[in-house]
Amino acid sequence: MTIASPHGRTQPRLDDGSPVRVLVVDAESSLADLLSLALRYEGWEVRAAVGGAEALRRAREFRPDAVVLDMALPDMDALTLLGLLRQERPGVPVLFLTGRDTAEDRVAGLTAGGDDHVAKPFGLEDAVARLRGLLRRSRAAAPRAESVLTVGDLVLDEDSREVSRGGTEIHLTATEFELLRFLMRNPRRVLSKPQILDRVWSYDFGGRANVVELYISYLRRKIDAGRPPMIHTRRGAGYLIKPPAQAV
Amino acid sequence: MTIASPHGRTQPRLDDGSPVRVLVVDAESSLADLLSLALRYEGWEVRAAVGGAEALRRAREFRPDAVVLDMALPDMDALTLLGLLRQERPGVPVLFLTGRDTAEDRVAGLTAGGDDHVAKPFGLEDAVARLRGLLRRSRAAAPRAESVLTVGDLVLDEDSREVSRGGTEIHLTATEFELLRFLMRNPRRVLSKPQILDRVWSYDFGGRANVVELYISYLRRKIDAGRPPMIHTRRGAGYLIKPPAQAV
DNA sequence: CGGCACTCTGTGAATCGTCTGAGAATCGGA
DNA sequence: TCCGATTCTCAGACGATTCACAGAGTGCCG
Repeated sequence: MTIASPHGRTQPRLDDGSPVRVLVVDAESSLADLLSLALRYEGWEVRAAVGGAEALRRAREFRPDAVVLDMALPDMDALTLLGLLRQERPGVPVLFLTGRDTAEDRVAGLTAGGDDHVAKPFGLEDAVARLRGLLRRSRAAAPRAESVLTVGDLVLDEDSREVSRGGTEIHLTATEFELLRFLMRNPRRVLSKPQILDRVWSYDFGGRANVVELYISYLRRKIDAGRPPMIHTRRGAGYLIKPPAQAV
Repeated sequence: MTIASPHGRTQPRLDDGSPVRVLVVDAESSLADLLSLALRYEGWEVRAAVGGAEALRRAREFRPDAVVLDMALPDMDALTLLGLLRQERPGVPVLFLTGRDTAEDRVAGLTAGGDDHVAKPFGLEDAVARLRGLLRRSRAAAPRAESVLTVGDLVLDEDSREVSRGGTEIHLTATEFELLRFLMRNPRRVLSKPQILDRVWSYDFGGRANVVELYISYLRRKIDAGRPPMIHTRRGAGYLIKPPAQAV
């Protein structure tokens, strides 16, 4: 089951109606805070823990439905912690954060089918989407949760990463995809450039806000080309996506 | 009978509709946990036991439909335990886990009766598939259970390990087969390289994600060669398999 | 109607991700 | 033990993607 949250998104719920609980375990508290904030905004209940010892303590009392776990913890081997967490909460899906230099690929370990990985530095939209995907597939979450976003005749499938408008396939690059997903998850709502930058680009992106304009331009070429436009500029405010004209 | 599970896979069920129960008996709890998790993700009900004494206790109260049994237990000879388990639950299929040094002939006798075994270190995809196979063949499970995966005109038989496209037989190596099976069990879903590594390669594989690219390349040569491609790259995200174009 | 701020988009360079050939190491069967 | 099959590493090539920069375009305000 999913219900509408105050701000018009859909809020994740368990079968029994309680909100989904997520435990964020990180090495740096700044990253944990950043993620926690984003997840809380999604309507999830969040606890953050810095280091393994605190994580275990929190897991016991908080009983999370999912865990975000940094592979590089200060006080404990992440895989050890994973084992202990799994003992505490068997079956919880885990989203692993892997450092850029930390043997990027050497992720294989005691992780099983249901888990996922995100490499640092990541974009919040990407990380949050992956966590949504994890919960969607785990039986703890709503069984009928959809992986398809639709606005007008524009369709985006998060699982296959395919986008089409009016039945025509559209190829998008990774960044274009994330941007469009963010827009489509917030239809008819103006999103400011800083907001978009924070959400779609990695937290350590140092570039100018002009990239957003650039990528909006790319998207328009691919999505609106010769059709009633769905991506609109609100001068001085930001961008929004909505179905064209009559189709309300 | 198999019914659709939340995430679009098929979930194993007994004739009476109750989920399949599996008892995992291992020497190390970390391995037991890993396997349990993977099996739970497949939709099975799982209990883990470390050592023979605990295994017997659990078997009595849990009444498993299948058992995963490590040959090297700390407190009891595995064969003794096997006898006791069989007394408790006659006819229950058993998947043996054997260490790399276990004598080949010792296993041969055991698996004669319809049981199976995997050698450590194993890939999860392989181990889980073997357990599925055992249950499929045991009378406890549904008689009509299918062992054939189909995507478009591509057909993979899990029992005979035969693969064909458009009726033409295709020879695959063991690793190629596991990779293709994983893709075909998740059609139209993008699978990331770390996800594939976790699932297809052994848990102690220390290599780089480049092997995935390599084996995708092998598979394409054998499966897509000169035909409408079914294996697709999602740059920066992963790979997915789907039927070509119109054939939905 | 002028001017300013904001937005759009072409160009091009640097970087990144993926593919693939070559060959070493290992496995397994005769 | 030998030989072919298989697995895996390494490195080069190539195309795709990302992004900065700059000039053109556009709307808004006085």
